[in-house]
Amino acid sequence: MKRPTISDIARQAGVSKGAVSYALNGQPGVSESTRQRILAIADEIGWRPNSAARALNGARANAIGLTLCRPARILGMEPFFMELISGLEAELSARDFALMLQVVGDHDGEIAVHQRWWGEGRIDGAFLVDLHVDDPRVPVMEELGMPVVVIGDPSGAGTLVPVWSDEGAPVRETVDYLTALGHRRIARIAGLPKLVHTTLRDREFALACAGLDDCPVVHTDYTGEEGARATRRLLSSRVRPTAIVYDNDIMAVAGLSVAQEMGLAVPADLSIVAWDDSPLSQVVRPPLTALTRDIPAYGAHAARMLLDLIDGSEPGSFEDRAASLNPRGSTGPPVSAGH
Amino acid sequence: MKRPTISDIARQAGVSKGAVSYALNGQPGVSESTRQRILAIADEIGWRPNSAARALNGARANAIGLTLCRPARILGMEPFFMELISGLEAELSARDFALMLQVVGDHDGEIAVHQRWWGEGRIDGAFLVDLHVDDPRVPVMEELGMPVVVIGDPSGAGTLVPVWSDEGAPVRETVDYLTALGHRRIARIAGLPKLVHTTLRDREFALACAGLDDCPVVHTDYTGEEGARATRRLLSSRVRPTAIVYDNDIMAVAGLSVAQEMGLAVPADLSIVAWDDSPLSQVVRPPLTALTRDIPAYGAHAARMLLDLIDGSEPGSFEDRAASLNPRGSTGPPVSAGH
DNA sequence: ATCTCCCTTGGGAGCGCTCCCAACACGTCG
DNA sequence: CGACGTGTTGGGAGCGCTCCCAAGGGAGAT
Repeated sequence: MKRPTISDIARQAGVSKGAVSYALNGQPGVSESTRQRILAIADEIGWRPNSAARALNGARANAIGLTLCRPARILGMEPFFMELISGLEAELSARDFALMLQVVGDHDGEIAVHQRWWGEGRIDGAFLVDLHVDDPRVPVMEELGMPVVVIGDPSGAGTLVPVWSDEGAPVRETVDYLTALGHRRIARIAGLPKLVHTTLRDREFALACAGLDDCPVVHTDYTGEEGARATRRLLSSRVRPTAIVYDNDIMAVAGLSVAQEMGLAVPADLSIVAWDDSPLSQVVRPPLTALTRDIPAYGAHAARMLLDLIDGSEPGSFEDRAASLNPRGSTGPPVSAGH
Repeated sequence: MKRPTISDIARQAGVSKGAVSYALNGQPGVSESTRQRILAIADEIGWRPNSAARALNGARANAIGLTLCRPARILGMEPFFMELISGLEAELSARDFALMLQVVGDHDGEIAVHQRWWGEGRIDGAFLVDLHVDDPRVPVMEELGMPVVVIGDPSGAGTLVPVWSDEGAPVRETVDYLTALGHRRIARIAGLPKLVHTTLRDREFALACAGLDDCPVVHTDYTGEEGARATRRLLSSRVRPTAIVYDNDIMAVAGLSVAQEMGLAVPADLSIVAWDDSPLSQVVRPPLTALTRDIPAYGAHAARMLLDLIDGSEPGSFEDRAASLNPRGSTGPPVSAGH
């Protein structure tokens, strides 16, 4: 019943523990015939390396940390994280690394978890997501000396290694596309203003809209309710926008409902663009024009980067493919284009 | 730079390693004054227990395993898992347990991961989700002797400890409610037929519909596309249903779009019920009547159960609150009720 | 035949911690 | 005053593994 150890193998094979260790780790120091015999016995009695004993010898923990600090209902609604995790996993599990996950309440909690995991030798590195402006986690991680990959823009990553995708190009592409369709009043319903990528998109949006009539930006918490409320407010204003760009798809869907509720036709009276595509965008009528990104691939890149970093190489930053506009039925020329 | 160990503390405090160990673990064997002195020193030099060394002494790994085997795009779309994980986490992190997550391709992969983690001493227990009919994972887990909590119906859990919620009552409640509204032809667009809870709902649905006209059941893979296709087929049939119950909300939303696309008014021409509520259900027009469940609480119960099991107690099964019907705008009397 | 040299092998220290055991001091009781 | 119990302490084995070191043995060179 007890788990077999290398001593058991050594006894059965009539060799020493040392020889078994070399054989099992593919290291030189044992003859090929002995190696084969040891491997056969190990396999037969179902031996597994005890990760604790390995870790004790200064070896890797073979695990990576990831903490998320958004409330349950928002996490559940955001396909982003689950897709990201799938992508991270694909790469990590191929290298036999595990993912340690913890959902925490705030950044202090997140910092504490990382310090504990790292201090206890449970993880070899970590990912940082949802980068804030002046993020308190960055200096702490820098000081810890732990390998960390920031999934977000280099501007906020300090000396940590960033994996990112350009936020500017998609904004420009979207605004240019809407302008080409004839829109002059484009609004943006954005996410949390504290997040780095929100500020980047905001800035780029303001730049891209220079020369257009009026391009308001409303910040929300990403929930459908706030998206709906912001949409209602925008559509009730004296000069309502003819197009709205949303920072996630749940808000875009909520906005679509609000528009239809208010008797506006989409896209005739209002064009809608969602940032980050998901099955959701394609399931509503009309299907939403969206900024598509391969999120699992993004996660895989981040994971590969972190594993390289742990292996001792000093990778630079990695710029992933930017999101690209995927026009569907929710965008078109405004009916009042030539007013 | 090196991490401080209890030997360092012992040296500084002028006591033995043993005393330090007792002091830090709150065990008897040291005087209160010595304990305080040791604690102060430990805190000062920033000592953290090395989890590997602890685990080596037969102690807990303080980690729980969870594997998911759905493709990335479905995982991303299912709020269920993220909410469940949040709930698990809330309980686990309160007891300083970590969650080890891995996304795998199939049940064989899932079994392999569990065997590895358990064999390597990385986890103290695991959760099993998405129980299949004749699930191959169950006998393997039983044989491993690892503490496992099955998040799903007892009927498929074998000797493992189940945490579950009644699938029958919500089905009956829904069908009764629709019947009371005057519906006689109720359809069900279900999830994967291999899942235990799908079969339970199927059976209960057939029972509850006895005496009604015709109550077809269509099985899908939970995606919006399949939900839309199934809906289109049902609504195109000679005698179309006046109400459809969907097994998740993404399909319900897709179904709503299809209905509106086909010129049917909801709820006048078609009533829609979604199983498992989420912000999504409330964001579309009309908002969807849904079977609401507190998923984070469900996860928390499962976690508490597993921790008890690991602590050696022998808990029975735990029946969580069943989902309850939450009527919104997508259900009403059929216009042709009195035909 | 003797001496190197290198490949193979056994032995064992040590990683940080837990926990058992023996030693010790002190106080109480016969 | 000595025997004993209680509370505190130091010492050290052992968890499973890695890796260094030294010893053994065979082949090739002299």
